[in-house]
Amino acid sequence: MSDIFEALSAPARRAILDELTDRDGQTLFELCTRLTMKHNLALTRQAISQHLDVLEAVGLIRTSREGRYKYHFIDTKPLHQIVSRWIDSPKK
Amino acid sequence: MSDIFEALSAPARRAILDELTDRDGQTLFELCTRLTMKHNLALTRQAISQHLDVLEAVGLIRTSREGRYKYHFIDTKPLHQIVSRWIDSPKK
DNA sequence: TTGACATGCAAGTCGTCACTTGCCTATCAT
DNA sequence: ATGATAGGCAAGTGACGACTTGCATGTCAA
Repeated sequence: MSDIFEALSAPARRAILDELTDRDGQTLFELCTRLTMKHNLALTRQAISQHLDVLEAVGLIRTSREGRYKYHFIDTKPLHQIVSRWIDSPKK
Repeated sequence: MSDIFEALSAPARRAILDELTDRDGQTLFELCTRLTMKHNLALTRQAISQHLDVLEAVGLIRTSREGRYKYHFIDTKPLHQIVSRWIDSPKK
């Protein structure tokens, strides 16, 4: 649950989430080109692939494989209970 | 604004915010002892001091100096617009 | 089946950051 | 003034992580 903070610490991973928010269900190559274009990110395909692995490991991304394509979908569920940890603290 | 994610990536800094949520306005030494006790964190005074500097730099902590004491207060304002970046995306 | 396309695996490099160590400054009590 | 307490500055170490390079696997079209 606290791995989500580590996942969100990398600027490249936040850019990936931005991209998937703008257009969900992209493949790896789509993300590579669009991140280079719109976000001024000059990253290798493998770099982005590793970032996607991290995001998927913490549940921020779901994937579906179809043939040789692998689509990536953002999942914002883990984001909801994150900040509420310090904001609405209903403690004693 | 995106430095907040880097600030929140360190577990020690999240523990500090937890401690200040539990009891606001602590001094450096108070935080040291209580972090060691309740959070099983064995950190040096300087380590915690550096974490406090980071948290203050991104606006998650405000401080007030009185004599030789420096009190630390949590400020949750920067936390509000963080997650909304991907959750309620009112895009095109 | 051959080649192009989309992705995966593994090892290596490099920089950053968390943490420590050592010393210094400032405030208060006696 | 002196000692004790609360905090600050600066340099050094070590490890983790972001990123790259190189090669391998699997899918599709011709």
